[in-house]
Amino acid sequence: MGRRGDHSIEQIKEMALDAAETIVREQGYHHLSTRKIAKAIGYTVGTLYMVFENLDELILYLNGRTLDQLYEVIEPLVQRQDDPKRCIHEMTHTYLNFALQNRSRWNMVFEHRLPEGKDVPGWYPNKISELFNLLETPLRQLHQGESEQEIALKARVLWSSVHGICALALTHSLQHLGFDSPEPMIESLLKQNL
Amino acid sequence: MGRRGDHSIEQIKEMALDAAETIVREQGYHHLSTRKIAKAIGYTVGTLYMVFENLDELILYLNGRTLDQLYEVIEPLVQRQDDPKRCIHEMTHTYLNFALQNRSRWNMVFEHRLPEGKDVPGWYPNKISELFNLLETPLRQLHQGESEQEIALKARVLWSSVHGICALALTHSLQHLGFDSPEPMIESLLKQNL
DNA sequence: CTATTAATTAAACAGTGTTTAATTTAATTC
DNA sequence: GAATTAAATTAAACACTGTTTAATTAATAG
Repeated sequence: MGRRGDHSIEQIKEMALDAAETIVREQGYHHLSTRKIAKAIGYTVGTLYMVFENLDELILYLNGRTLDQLYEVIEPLVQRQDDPKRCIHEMTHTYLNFALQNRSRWNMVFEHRLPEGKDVPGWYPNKISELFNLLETPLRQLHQGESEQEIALKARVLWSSVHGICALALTHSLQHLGFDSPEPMIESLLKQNL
Repeated sequence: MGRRGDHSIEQIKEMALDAAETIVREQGYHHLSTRKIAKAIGYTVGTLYMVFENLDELILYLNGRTLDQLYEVIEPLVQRQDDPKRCIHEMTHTYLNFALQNRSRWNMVFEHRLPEGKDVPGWYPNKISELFNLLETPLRQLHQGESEQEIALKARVLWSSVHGICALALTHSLQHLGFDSPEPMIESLLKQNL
């Protein structure tokens, strides 16, 4: 059985994801297309469909990468076990910075939707869960004696709140009366909650 | 100068928005198209472009309607001046219910993005601001003596947090370990903040 | 060296938003 | 009332999109 040895499937997969990442970074989510990706890696769309089920799956993997990168910049902050409040402040600040500096890709993570009916493979919400879990360590220190369920809930509520502030602040929604910057909003949130 | 008297521009505008609303409600945001709208109102795409600048503008008006409807179900709750905490609980609960019962349209409000560079007309963030403002009345009662700036900030932080919880809970992000339901998360948020 | 089999492509399909030129239709002017 | 004029409306085109198909290329197996 003859296969063309230029690149392995794994290689093409990575090349495609790299190319897609660049396109999204430079042109934004809505300018991403299969033909652009294919052209960038020197193949045709057909090859893309050998490696990915469809564009949605490709984007899912790309978003997985973004979540991984976010994890990698936030995870090290958990080590600072001395001051949990400071730790949480740094985590939210890092999250915000990541969102700002990787705006297109971060947007894509939350804008992209699978067609009705299709739902995401298990590893995807797992990545998000792991991100949520990072908040549990400092929160456990802060609310000692509370159940793990309660800690997990608090972590998810806090992350979601920070996310909500970022999401609204970074889009059209809040450019009004000096509330366009998310930082003071997050400060206000943390002051109330910690 | 001769115009065809079947419908006025205003009428066509409304018919188009009605039709679009139905399509989004029944088929979802991503199945909305100019040709479908045109067909539904018995006209051609060209007519649509006489009345709207483009599809983005049409969607913007449609989202404006959705925001108006949300305002109309939340505004009456502000009247209950006796118990601000209860008032806020009811407002968030109503928000959540609205999001659940008008999922496609509510999604569209937050999924739709104008092309880079183009930004929304002033009346749009105004509508969002008015929605935020509804929270200020009960919050003012709750935090007496604080500056108007502080109240406004708190209102925006609270709304954004509730939105973040809704947004993550209603999409692929949290279907995990019993956190798929936003209600207990919002309860937790309010317990901490009020 | 031929047959097989898989990788790759070119082309097609059905859809999209938008623009253009052509065509109706109605009101205005002579 | 008929000819003119201008606006409303359409049909068709353009340049895209994601995806599928059949054809082609290249490498391996016998």
